[in-house]
Amino acid sequence: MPLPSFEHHGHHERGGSPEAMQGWLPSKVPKFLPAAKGPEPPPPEAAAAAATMRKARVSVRARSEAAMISDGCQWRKYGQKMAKGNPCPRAYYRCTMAAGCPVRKQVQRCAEDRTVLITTYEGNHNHPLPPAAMAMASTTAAAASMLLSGSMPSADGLMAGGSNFLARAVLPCSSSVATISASAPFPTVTLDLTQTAPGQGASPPRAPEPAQLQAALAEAARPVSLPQLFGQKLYDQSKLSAVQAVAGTNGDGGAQLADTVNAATAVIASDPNFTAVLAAALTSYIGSSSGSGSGSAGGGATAAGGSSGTVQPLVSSGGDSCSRDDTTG
DNA sequence: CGGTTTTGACCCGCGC
DNA sequence: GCGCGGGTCAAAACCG
Repeated sequence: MPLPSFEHHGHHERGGSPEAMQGWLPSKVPKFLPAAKGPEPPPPEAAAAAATMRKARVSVRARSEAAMISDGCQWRKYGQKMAKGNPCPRAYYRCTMAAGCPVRKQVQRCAEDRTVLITTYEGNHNHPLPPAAMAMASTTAAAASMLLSGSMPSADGLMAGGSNFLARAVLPCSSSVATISASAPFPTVTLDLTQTAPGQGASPPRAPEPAQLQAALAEAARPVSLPQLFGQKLYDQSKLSAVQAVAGTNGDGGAQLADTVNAATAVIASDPNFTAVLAAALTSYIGSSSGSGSGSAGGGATAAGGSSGTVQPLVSSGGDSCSRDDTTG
């Protein structure tokens, strides 16, 4: 590989080079300790890819006794900090399944409810996930597409225009609630699976928070263009499925949509661990959609598992079309 | 002996 | 300019 001759970077390399950050997010990926060692640790590609996909973030809230949700991937804790208003510390994990896997995960418990574990995923996996994870992810991919498309009817899809919420979609199953917020520089999908009533009576089967629903309904009246945010460019199968389902909402198409979402929700409710995978899928999905600029075949979505008729946006290693910033001589 | 967790220090953006 | 808060690294400690 073209090893750039370290030309006396000095500490300036660390936080300096403000011009370099103009392209991507400031203080996130391209951060390294002072030039104490490591002249040029990470290749520009990894950084660029990470920066590209960095726009996606998925937060999943589920009840878990364990300190961390096991999604089949290997994670290494690289930090822990105390949240300002939370007695519970926030843990930072990194995917160690692959050498250059930029996926990061934040785990924190709800300040009020210790039983609720908030897991935030960021980035896409550089490597194919386990078959099981793939299957589940693919299943949810459809649901994700629908959420992203935001074309669902007002009854099923609620658009909330809060200060932070750009759009809100509630699954017909009423078991899971997905929120899409765009206030941040990057789209963030939040899945509230804490209210998922397994039907065992552990939690009230009724709506989680009526207040939110009401607010959502109130805002649902105003039309919000969600697709434009993510780039109206969704994945083939997912898009097709979603579009078809939505388009045919009036007719029997609704059934399909409901069915798809139902299945996904069922899976989610069935296994809390799955939430992690779902999050990964969503993250990858959004990241690819938003990251894919003009270009054909942008994006990933490479079939690694071999599922028929399903999309696996989990694996996305492309994105080289983007101009590298390593030049600048 | 290797990998992971723990823990302090550091960096950086932001607000005052 | 300084302080605050969030995020990351990295050396040591720990465990298998």
